[in-house]
Amino acid sequence: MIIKIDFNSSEAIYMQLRNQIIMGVATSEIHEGDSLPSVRQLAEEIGINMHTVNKAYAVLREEGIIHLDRRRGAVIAIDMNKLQALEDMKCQLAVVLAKGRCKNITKQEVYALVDEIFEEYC
Amino acid sequence: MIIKIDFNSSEAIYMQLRNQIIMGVATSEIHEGDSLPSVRQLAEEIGINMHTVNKAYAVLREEGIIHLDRRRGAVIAIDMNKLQALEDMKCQLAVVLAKGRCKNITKQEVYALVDEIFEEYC
DNA sequence: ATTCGTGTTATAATCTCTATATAACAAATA
DNA sequence: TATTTGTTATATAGAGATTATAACACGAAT
Repeated sequence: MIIKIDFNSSEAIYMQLRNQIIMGVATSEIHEGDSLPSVRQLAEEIGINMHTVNKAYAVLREEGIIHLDRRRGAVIAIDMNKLQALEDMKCQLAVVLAKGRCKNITKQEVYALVDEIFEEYC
Repeated sequence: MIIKIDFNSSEAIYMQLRNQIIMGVATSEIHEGDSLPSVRQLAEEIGINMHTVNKAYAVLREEGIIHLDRRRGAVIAIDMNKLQALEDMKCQLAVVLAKGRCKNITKQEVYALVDEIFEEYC
């Protein structure tokens, strides 16, 4: 899995990393049970500090996406709290869709975007 | 329109303000052509600094939601670049849906959330 | 037993972002 | 003229982000 960081982005590096790992899981590039590189290894690979990777992993653990094991490192292990996940998603969707609504984006157009995105989930 | 700021949130005040104004436009609480309170007035009302409101307004202008007029203050005026808006939305949706996918949220469940949100747009 | 690789924690320095506080300016309005 | 717009400029304080070292505890491998 290839991680690509935009150092000119206003988005924090650890959040870019978190997002790409989540998208990697969603698109089946990484699977449950797979180990992520160690914090030191990934930091070296990307060319950033170990603590930045550590923070990304901490967020992912907090969100129930990975499990940190001293033996195996960071392992993809989905902790399922679907109700919570749905609630979180609704709050985030509300803001994203509201902006679209201001630009006259219709429900059908949103559906189309959702379809496009879901088609990339093999 | 009632603005509610959570001072304990990790989300910046100016972004909370921006989000609520966008949601106000989306739900037709505010309409195109309406004037928002002046930066000083709204700052006073909420109990925050003038510059914080100014930053929220600057973001909204940058996003093509309001037009800043020296005579009338901040006026809701949608600058339509729908292609850009669709592209922006797809990027944001991709991250939100990816996390949901990790939690096994189906496309049908996303549709349902979208429907719920759109029903609040009278 | 020693060595090595895990995550974890601590401390500190630096930088950017956030938010506040004053203050002033130019343009439009009353 | 006096007031109200947005706008800009500084300065300060605090929080967050990133980097840099360093050390610790645990498990695995030699």
